[in-house]
Amino acid sequence: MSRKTFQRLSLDDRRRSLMEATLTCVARHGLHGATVRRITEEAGVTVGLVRHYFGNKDDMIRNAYAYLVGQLTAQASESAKHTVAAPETQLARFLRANMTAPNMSEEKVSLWATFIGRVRHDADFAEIHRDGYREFLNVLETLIEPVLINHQRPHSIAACKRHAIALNGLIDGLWMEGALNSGLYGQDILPDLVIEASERLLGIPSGVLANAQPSQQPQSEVS
Amino acid sequence: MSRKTFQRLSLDDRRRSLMEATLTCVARHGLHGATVRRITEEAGVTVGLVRHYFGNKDDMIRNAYAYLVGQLTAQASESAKHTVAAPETQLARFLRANMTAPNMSEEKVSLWATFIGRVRHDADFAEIHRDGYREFLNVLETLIEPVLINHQRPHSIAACKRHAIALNGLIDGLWMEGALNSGLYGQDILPDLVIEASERLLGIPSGVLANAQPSQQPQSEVS
DNA sequence: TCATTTATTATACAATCGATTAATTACAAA
DNA sequence: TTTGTAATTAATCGATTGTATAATAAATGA
Repeated sequence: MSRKTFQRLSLDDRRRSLMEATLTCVARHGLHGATVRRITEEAGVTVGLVRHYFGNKDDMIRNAYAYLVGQLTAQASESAKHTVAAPETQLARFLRANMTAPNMSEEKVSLWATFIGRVRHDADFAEIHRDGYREFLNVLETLIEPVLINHQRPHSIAACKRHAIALNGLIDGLWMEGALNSGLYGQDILPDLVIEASERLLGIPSGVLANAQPSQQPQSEVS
Repeated sequence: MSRKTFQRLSLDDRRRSLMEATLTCVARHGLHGATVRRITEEAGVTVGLVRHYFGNKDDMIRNAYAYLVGQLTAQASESAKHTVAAPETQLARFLRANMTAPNMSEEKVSLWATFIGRVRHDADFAEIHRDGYREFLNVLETLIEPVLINHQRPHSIAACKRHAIALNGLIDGLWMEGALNSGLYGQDILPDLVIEASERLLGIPSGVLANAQPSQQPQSEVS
């Protein structure tokens, strides 16, 4: 008899709510199980709003993917910028962050992988992926360069880029397999493992990253 | 008026035909676009055979995933075993194989990623993934150990396993990002890059893998 | 050559999909 | 309080989904 009571949200709030519901459903049921009805139910609204805010389902999913990549790269950038620690500490913190929660979560990896499958056939997905990848590489290069300089390693732009590509591959691969946690080893070994591996990849002395101060002082009194 | 003429295949042939058609459709249209009708049309049969050979669609997809992982690990194992080259050559060949076609293909990466998204919620998918991952790690450990021994590096079981995890992460990450080819760099730089990075990760002298003989003789007359 | 088996086709079915439209109602402005 | 706007609901549409069943024909052995 009575209609559902509802609240009128601002355009940004409602769109974000729908995108987050979309990600939740994709993570929970996969792309083929993320139906308009399930997504809108998750968001607490009715199906008509999809058309109203995104035109159609595909566009809503595209926007949700961009939203996800934005989150992933944002937390990557954030942990890199506007910190005043030593370069070694910054890089070490960045590496550890990618090997621990909340960055390394089964849900995020599942989402990321699920969407990757569409990059081939959808130009919008490809662009979103490329932008996120570029951003991640840039952050890595920025973090790597001063560390290389500090330890008298070659640090040309080309060298930094090459190191960033390798390091990104290492992080991506471990991030994925680690989050899926096949049970072949404990996830807790990954932070130290990626730190040690990065030291070797960059050719800097062992312990430079592992012993970097996790707190704020830029390596005072290292007797 | 007339029915479609058909050929009766053996159980294995028909099942394989349907699994390959499934992979083709998933790669081409994604999981949600790989419908029973499209798959069976791709295989040149009618929809009824899905029930006859797999019971239902989900079981057919599960089998197709296992078939894919089997292919991926088989070509990895194959390039490692029953070769008589030097350990350095074997490892280098394995690394290069994973950074070049046909192993590194956009289609395989897309398929792999698409299915990864289901590992979380489907125990069968999780098991298939875990088995493939374990096999890949085993192959890597087998390849790494003699190389470490040859160059007087620590080569305990634990050390080999640790190296295998790191190397596998590096390979996985570069395999994925490389195959997707975002255009930020050429795919052709990856074979040399992964070789060089692996030398550093293993702590063996530069050039040991890069200059390993790609042909069959096990390093005769080295200067 | 004929009978038997079963792989395969053809068709139908209920359920669910995304999209669309018109009727409501929450909210801000007047 | 009243009015106007548009965000939201509710209901419906045709298309497509996966599954089930019966009819058919290809292969096999006697």
